Amino acid sequence: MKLATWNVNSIKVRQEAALAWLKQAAPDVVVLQEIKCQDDGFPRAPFEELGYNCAVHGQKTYNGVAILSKRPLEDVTPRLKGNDADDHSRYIEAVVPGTKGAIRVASIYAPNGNPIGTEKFAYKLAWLERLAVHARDLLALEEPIALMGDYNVIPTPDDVWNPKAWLGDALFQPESRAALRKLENLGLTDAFRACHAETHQYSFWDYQAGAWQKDHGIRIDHILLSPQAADRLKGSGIDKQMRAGDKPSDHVPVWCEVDI
DNA sequence: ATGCCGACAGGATGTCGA
Repeated sequence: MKLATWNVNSIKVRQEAALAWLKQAAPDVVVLQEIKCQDDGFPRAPFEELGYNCAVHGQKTYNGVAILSKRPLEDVTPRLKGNDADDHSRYIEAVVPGTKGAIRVASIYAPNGNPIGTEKFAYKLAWLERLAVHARDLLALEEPIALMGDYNVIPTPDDVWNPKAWLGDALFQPESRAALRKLENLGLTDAFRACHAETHQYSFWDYQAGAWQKDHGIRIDHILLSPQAADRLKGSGIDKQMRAGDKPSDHVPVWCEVDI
């Protein structure tokens, strides 16, 4: 089963690029972030015509996540538990049956958190802690699980073009990196890193300052697998060429193949 | 240098992203 994650930065603007990519890459499941539309504004029809079921947890203007799957979507659960007052649409989870069992997948859009030292940064850390609490509960099920999305965290200095340029940024703060590391220490595996030893492989390039042309990128979109999913990991990659297409998102798809 | 670019809402330009 091929799984993928992609922060599309508006599904309305990215609709044609997304459809073209789905035809070419043909993932069984893709989780989307920053769809930037409400549930009833998601352009379901063209994706359903390609054979994808759609589970959408949208929001006007900001955020918004979705799961598209060629297989049935079961037990669809929007929202991340732990704070009922949090009205940002940043999490949706579902179970996808495969040919050798099922896998639980989540679309994650963690907060940016900039600038540091503000409520936004505190919200980011609190959100990632809520995710850790939920992940611990999920891991206790001892099932194949893939927590995929835009974590807005650069894991290590090897995942950024120039670490010094990001020292004051919320994405590269020690507390942010520790929050991601905590998830990994719970037993989750970074699928891309598990498959690739080479450093400086990125999933995001800013629109500004010619970042793409200069390869000034960062790796912040991650697929975290439970042990039962990591045992079945067959490969992973980053569809970097999507950043060079027409009207690109600033993020590109990250994928993995699991034998499920 | 806190802008460079892009999306959004709304109807000018401020907010947000990373």
